[in-house]
Amino acid sequence: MKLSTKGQYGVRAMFDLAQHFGQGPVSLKMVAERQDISEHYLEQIIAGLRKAGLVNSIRGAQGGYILSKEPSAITVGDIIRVLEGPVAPVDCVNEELTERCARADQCITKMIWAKVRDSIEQVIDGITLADMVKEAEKMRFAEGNYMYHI
Amino acid sequence: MKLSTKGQYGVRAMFDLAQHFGQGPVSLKMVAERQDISEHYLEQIIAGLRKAGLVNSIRGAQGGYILSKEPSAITVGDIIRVLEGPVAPVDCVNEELTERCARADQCITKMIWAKVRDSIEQVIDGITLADMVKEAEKMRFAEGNYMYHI
DNA sequence: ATAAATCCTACTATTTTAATAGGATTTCTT
DNA sequence: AAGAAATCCTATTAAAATAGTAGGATTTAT
Repeated sequence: MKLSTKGQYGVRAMFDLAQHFGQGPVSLKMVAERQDISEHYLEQIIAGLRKAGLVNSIRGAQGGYILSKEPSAITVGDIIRVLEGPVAPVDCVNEELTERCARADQCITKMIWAKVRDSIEQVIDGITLADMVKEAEKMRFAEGNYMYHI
Repeated sequence: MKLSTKGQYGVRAMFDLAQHFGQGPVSLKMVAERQDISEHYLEQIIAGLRKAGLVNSIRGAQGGYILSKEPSAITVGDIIRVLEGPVAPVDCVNEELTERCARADQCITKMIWAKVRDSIEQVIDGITLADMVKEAEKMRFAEGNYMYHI
């Protein structure tokens, strides 16, 4: 029941882009540094996100990446589906597979995995990059207050 | 975001035992046949469940496995945790790891994975083997009705 | 005695994961 | 025009996890 680093890194990278949305293109080098991720590996990850249309790229010096939509229009689910494939704990509840589970009629467990899938989707489709940025600002504020009072 | 076959098979095997609860020990051979799982592989899986105290075994001819508790006292979550480890999409929300995420203070994504984890747990800890057996009986009834009307 | 079962350790092929390597191309800046 | 800073692209690889297999030792009902 694990998310690979690809999904984790992807969400963190997109979050980073969201935090700098409206400030022009952000280079991978900066993202990789701030998020402590291998730049080369991040390249592959963001390539997927670009092909899926979640980010736009600008080549050449002073180039970089920009979210293709407003942070409020991109959810964590969008990112995870691109990098990890459809959310389905097991294949027989994968809605993209047309062939049915061979033993579907007796597959009572199928209902369970469907419920797990639905609950995961409800969470990740309900959180946008804008939500994350907002939350991070709240945290930073709380931190600042704390420091001040020491 | 996948569950390995170990977890899937384990739940199906336990479900099988639940369906025959009260009828004496059930051999792996029967479970493997009915659930269409390699008997040898199932052996390894059930060994984990036995060591965790979820099933009791009876050796020798006419032996087999019996749930250690009533089906209503065993949840899907119990089974999955034994076979797949703690439910945590990423390590920094794994409550069993005492060491904290190195960049926890800026780890806004941590909150997301925690929410995902919680929603998964709410589902799998809320379903008992007894629920599954009941549901399967309902399905069988519906199926029978359907056949009758053809 | 035999057969049916659990128990146990080790091995292995395949796939996935998580990168690394090495360059080709594009574009801004000077 | 040169150089630097970036994206883009393909291939390779080491390590781990996955999904089993193999082969027997032990226990117990019949």
